[in-house]
Amino acid sequence: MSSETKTGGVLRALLESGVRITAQRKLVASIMDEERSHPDADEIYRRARTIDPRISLSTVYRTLALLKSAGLVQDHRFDEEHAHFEPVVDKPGHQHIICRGCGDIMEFQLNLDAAQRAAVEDATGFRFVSERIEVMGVCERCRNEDS
Amino acid sequence: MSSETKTGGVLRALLESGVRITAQRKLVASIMDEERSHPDADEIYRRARTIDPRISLSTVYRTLALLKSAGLVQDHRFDEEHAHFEPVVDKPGHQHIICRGCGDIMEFQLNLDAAQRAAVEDATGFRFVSERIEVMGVCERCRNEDS
DNA sequence: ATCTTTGCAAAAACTTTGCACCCTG
DNA sequence: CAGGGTGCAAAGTTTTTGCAAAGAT
Repeated sequence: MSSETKTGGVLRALLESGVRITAQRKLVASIMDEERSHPDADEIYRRARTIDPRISLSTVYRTLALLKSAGLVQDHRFDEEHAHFEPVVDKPGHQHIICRGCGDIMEFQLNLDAAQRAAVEDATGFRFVSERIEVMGVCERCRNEDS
Repeated sequence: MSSETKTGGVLRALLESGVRITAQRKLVASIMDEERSHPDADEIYRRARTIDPRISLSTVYRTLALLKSAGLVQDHRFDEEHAHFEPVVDKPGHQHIICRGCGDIMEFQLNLDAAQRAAVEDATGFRFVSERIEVMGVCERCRNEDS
């Protein structure tokens, strides 16, 4: 079910998780549910403030940590100095492509195939657990704008 | 020669690059040349101090930035809060696998194949530029130790 | 009522910067 | 000797933590 619903369930899962429910936690969870972009903590904080101007950045961080340990959100560093957050997507092979021009992030699905996994295991002696593929690219808009 | 020498050329390339040569820059470059691990700035700093106890952490950062902009070293965040550095390896498809148990990092070579690149372009509308593949795994030692 | 969560401010971790002095070229 | 590089300390970023007040169950 809900095969095209991206998630929409961070808030619902939070409510069902048994943790104490507060307005701030519901707010952060609902922001994550609306997310199509991959906001960083400060962006989530700014969005939250438009609804509850008294929420603090610490609470945003604490709630994101809570949601993360509950497996409801993930963070990514994208080789930058700060983290970006997104709701956990149940689809396997959920990867990211980042535009070199404008930094826009888009998602796509891809996994290494069995032969590639085996090659990694053979080459390293490690057991393969999971992969994260981060692609650098150029989005259509940037392709048309510069050069 | 040096088919297993990873790079060895950071210092040499630095000397040939035309920038001002200082003892500190040579030291940091030579540390990067000896690297088999993927040290963070503090680890590089600590190694440098064993040779020149008066070198400063700022200089290590400044030199790493210099080497990076010269294309001689790369940094990676590995989804942690701080950067790890390594000499640039000219081999394409130079990727990393990180042990879930001990954090050990190993390298392997892999690129997405043409069909996978095309699939990414089709799905996103972005032009493919490059990929970074980060694999989570379990190294042999950790596999034997726990569980 | 109790025990957790919040907000604030301070600290911590990592990295960058200002400035006077030093060294390379 | 001139101009850039270094060391030190201070400031900047991003994230975490201590504590008293506020809130949830």
